[in-house]
Amino acid sequence: MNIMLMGEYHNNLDLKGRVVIPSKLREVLGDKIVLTRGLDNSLFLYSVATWNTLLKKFDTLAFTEKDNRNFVRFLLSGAITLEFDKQGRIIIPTYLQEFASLEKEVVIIGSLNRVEIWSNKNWNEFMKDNFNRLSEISCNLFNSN
Amino acid sequence: MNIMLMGEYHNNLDLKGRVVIPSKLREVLGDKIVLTRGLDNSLFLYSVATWNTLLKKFDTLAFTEKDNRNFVRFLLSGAITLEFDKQGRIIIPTYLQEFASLEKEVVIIGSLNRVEIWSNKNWNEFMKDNFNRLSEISCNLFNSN
DNA sequence: ATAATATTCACCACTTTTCCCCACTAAATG
DNA sequence: CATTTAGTGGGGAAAAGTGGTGAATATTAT
Repeated sequence: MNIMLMGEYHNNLDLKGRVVIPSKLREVLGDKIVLTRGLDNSLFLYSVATWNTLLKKFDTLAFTEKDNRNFVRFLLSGAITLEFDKQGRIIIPTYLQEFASLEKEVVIIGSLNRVEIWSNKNWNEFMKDNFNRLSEISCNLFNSN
Repeated sequence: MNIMLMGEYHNNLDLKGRVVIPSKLREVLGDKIVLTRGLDNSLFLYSVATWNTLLKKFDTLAFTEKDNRNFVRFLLSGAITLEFDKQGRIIIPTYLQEFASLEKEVVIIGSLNRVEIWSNKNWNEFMKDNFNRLSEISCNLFNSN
């Protein structure tokens, strides 16, 4: 296990579409990153290294499978490579802001090998909808040793 | 069994979100620790070693599976690695304070391989609600060898 | 093609938060 | 009673985050 992204952060998207990616996540991600449409109405942010290994995996998928083809299309069409500005911010293009319904307050979470960017509203709903079931699952994990 | 955490302690959360973790628990936990959302509205505190063994269990999960994705997201977004300051305190991020409804007085308990942090109110309620039932359970435990 | 307008991006200034340190009090130890 | 250890609180330097300005680039209109 080489990459470990964790934590929940609440930052602001400014009028120019910029957000600070928390420094603790930046340290892990490195300078060059890839932002793309994610699942569950969020945006996914990968280090280039992780992104490249993902690409390799996609390469092995059978393109005759319609689902695979669509999934890869989904992920790649929205993807852009970015760098941080001097203050540790990235600029989120309008089409991705709209995709994730981002408003001023956004939630940035670490999730193993990627960072996810959520609108505050969607994140709260996600937690509300899934909390009970997920705590049950984690209950098993925590207790079985 | 290598880790054995025990005891109940009542400490204060100060205005900066800091709590002292009792020194007896610190000795067992080691320097580097992981704090995360726990069960029953409490927070769980693990040594990195213990945390890593937990992580190994779901590192292999595929992110295309919705359940896996949600679960990893839930667990890791709540987690943060911490170190103690010179006085043996940790800083609890706002979102975790809110999660556990922490107010000034918090209850810190050792529970086998983890430390749990409770709000005083929730802890008292938990004890009140469960005491009778628990005495029955433990009765069985003590007798069966 | 040139001027006018808009967009992008690097940089600067400010505010807020975090973190490290010190000082004090309370409790435990000998 | 003196000395050490644990816990509490706060000040201040440094880092992180926020918002804006203006130059450079691109876009559009004339």
